[in-house]
Amino acid sequence: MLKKNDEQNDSRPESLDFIRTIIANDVKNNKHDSWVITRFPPEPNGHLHIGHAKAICLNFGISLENTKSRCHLRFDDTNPDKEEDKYIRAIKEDVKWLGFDWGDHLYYASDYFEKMYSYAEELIQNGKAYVCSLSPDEVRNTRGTLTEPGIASPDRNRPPEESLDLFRRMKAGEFDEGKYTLRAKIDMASGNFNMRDPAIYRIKKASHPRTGNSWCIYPMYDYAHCLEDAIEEITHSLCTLEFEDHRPLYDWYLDELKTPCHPRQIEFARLNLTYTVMSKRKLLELVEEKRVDDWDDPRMPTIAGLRRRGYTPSSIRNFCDRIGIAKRDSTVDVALLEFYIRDELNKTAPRTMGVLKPLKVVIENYPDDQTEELDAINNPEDESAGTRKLPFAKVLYIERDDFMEDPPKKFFRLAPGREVRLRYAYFIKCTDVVKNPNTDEIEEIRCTYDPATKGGNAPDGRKVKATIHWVSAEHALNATVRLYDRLFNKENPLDGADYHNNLNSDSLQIIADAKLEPSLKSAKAESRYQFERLGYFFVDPKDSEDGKPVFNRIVTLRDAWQRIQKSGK
RNA sequence: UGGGGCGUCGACAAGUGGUAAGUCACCAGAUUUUGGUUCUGGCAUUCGGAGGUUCGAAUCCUCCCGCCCCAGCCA
Repeated sequence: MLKKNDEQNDSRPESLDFIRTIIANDVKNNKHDSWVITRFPPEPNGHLHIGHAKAICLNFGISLENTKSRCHLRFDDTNPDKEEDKYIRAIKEDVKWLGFDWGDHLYYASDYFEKMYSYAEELIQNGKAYVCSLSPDEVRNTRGTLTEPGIASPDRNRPPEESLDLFRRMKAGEFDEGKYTLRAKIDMASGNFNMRDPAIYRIKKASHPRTGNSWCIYPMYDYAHCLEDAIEEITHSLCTLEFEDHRPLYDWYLDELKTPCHPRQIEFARLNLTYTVMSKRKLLELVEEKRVDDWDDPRMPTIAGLRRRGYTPSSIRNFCDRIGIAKRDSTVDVALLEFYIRDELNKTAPRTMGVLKPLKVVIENYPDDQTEELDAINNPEDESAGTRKLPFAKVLYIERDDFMEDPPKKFFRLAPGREVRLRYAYFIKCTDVVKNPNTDEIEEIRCTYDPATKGGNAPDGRKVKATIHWVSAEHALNATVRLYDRLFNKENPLDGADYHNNLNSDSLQIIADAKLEPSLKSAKAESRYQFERLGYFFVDPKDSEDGKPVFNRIVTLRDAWQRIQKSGK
């Protein structure tokens, strides 16, 4: 859990973003007695994603950076049609996993229903709200257009006593859904639609996850949210850009109701990521249409998905710090997220060897029954990680991509007649290629080794252009490795008629029989390893069993060879 | 054709009248028992465009252009 004054912000730029600048000024000027109280207010109707992580890091981050401060976790549960308890549990888990702590400040909008109700009566009594009998269709038809003002509801001038009576009967459950609404009396001619007598309460005969059946009227977002903020004495209410033109209404309610506290709403741009969709609706579709396994599928941009992919909380926090906070619509390159997980895992992940696409190698001049234990470094970036033993024998597996029968100019790896180093082992030279006579497919290659190069150095000083990874065939651990790639193959998946057309059909490749070094047999769930030269892998917590780890590829290593190939050799 | 925002390198993003930070990506080179890491160098004479003010403008003014959001009894 992150604490105040933790040095967690090494990734944050020196200069303050515009929101932190406003807050710093407020603190300096003693506004709110120099308190800074923020909140993260999710609606429990879906899972959190990386975009929410940006908001979480902002709100909780600001709280951590200030002295008289706190950040609330508040569930904005004002629409029982869509909300479920399972989402509440998942959201709490995700926020906690990201490293943030709301302490005692866990709240629910539904806890304020009673207060909100009395505030509504106050509005009616002051002639600022009325019960309207228009149907949803009629409301839509009288709202006006971009250029024309709306038409006043016939009930707009209903006397307060009458509205009050109707409102109480709405609450008592006397009317069907849709029969009446409570509306604010503001300005049907406003250029801002939010001010054209917006609904405050609607009748909804739904059971609420927390209040059960005690209410059959529920407050609308604009009315509820500003009151939630005010009741909790939030000082800075941070939200995304699309709420910018709701701000006048936010302020209107708080002004009319003379609440003890009037938080300042500040809007910032939401996060978009390349090769990713972020809307709750589309994410839900991917799950329901079985395009992915579930909300926590490692290809999903959900917090649960990233967690299961193997991303660390700190890598996500560093990413969120780095992308900044501004008002410009933007799409961040997913490569930046990948950079932060590589950056962290390079320093912390133990190195191992594993062969994903095995090619059998027989060392012809190596004794048939001999096995050796060779020393390997666990992490060249961290000496304290120590070393381990690797079994070596006559028959090995190497990566198919590390051998070419007829290599192009810049291919440095194994080829007929060529010598390479087997990492931490010996120099080997390819002497022969054995092919399947029917398919012409390479079945195995034959090599000789130089016993004098044990450990990987030639006493005569001769050099080799490549070092490749390998696993002893008889000692290898057979394991399932899942290779995850971007879910979409288009930078903007929404480009085109249907985003489904942009789904990457190769976003998951399951390798059922990868050959891994034997030490990996005891890999613990949720641990992370580098498979040298291939990438970083995470031991899946759901599908792994004792002695049978299942690995998820978090991200590949940067690959210069691939770049050479792509650039056309 | 109303209202609210936003336009600085391929992507983020500083900069708030004194002569374009940083990060990712990319390119080149060095080091390297991971074509990884690390290191070095390169990468906006220019800030959506055009005028204007000024000794001086990304920053101020004017006009224009482009993009995003809003007509749920969703949040």
